[in-house]
Amino acid sequence: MPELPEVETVRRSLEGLVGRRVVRAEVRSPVLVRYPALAEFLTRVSGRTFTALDRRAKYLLLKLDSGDDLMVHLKMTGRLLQQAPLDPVEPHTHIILHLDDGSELRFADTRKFGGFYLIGQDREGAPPGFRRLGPEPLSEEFTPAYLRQVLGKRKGRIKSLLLNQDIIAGLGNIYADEALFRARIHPGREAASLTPAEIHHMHEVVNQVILESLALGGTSFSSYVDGKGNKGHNVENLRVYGREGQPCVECGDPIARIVIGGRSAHFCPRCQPGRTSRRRNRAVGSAAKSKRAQRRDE
DNA sequence: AAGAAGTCCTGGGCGC
DNA sequence: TGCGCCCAGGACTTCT
Repeated sequence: MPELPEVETVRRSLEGLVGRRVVRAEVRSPVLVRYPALAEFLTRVSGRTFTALDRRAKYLLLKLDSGDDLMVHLKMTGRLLQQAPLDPVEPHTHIILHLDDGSELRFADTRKFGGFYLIGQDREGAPPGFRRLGPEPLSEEFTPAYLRQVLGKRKGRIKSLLLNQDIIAGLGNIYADEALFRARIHPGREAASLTPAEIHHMHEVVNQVILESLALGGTSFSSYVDGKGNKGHNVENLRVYGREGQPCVECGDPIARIVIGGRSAHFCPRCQPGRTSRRRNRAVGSAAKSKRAQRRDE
């Protein structure tokens, strides 16, 4: 699941694209060209040269000499790879940009959640959330004071708010869980209940988990690889995500998983104690399954 | 306004 | 062995 560190790693691995010209765009799955319409997309991309590679939150911005940005979101399973024509084309390859040095920039995405947007200076056609993105971890705007201000009165659960891109841009499920573990904060806590000290700690560990993952080339949990096909090594660094039932690295108790806001939240019940109201924290397992079965029967 | 829930998508895992 | 259901989750839309 590419989050900020993974997308930044892809960006760095593709910097060789700068100066390359798109000779031809081959779109096998038109739906993945999210904006503009396919014909216009092809016209505006063909013949253009990449001038820089940028990133905003989880969006990759491939800048073109026309002034347009080719915006790519990998979502869950997207991969952007620069490969030689003879390299085997992996399954689920939906878009191929043929470049002037003979190489190909290929976009593959098993679940087709990701996509391309070609955006002009006016930003028309950009996804609605793009304009609302909040500050990123490691940025100057991301400060303890900012977090206090933005979380101070929110009734939502801290886990959900960490995933809200309007509040912090670039965090996803993995790093939200990892940061909460390090801050020793239960994912189901109401944001407004966090003390100033806890928010300060939260700020510090958010930066920490992102920085550590960047140093390791990101987390290759399922399908993520960088632009050269290399996996990241941050999986070994994960303390709670994907470790349900395994012993906590701090206390040895089993890591638990609950659902918050429709997303799994991994945490250590002993190291991250919370006012675990059973009403709010729906356990994953037989109870949830029987509830689903009940819904089906109705 | 804000929070919660539903939606898209499909390979892999699991139960029967 | 094989069928079919469930699950993963980023960010959107819809409902409350």
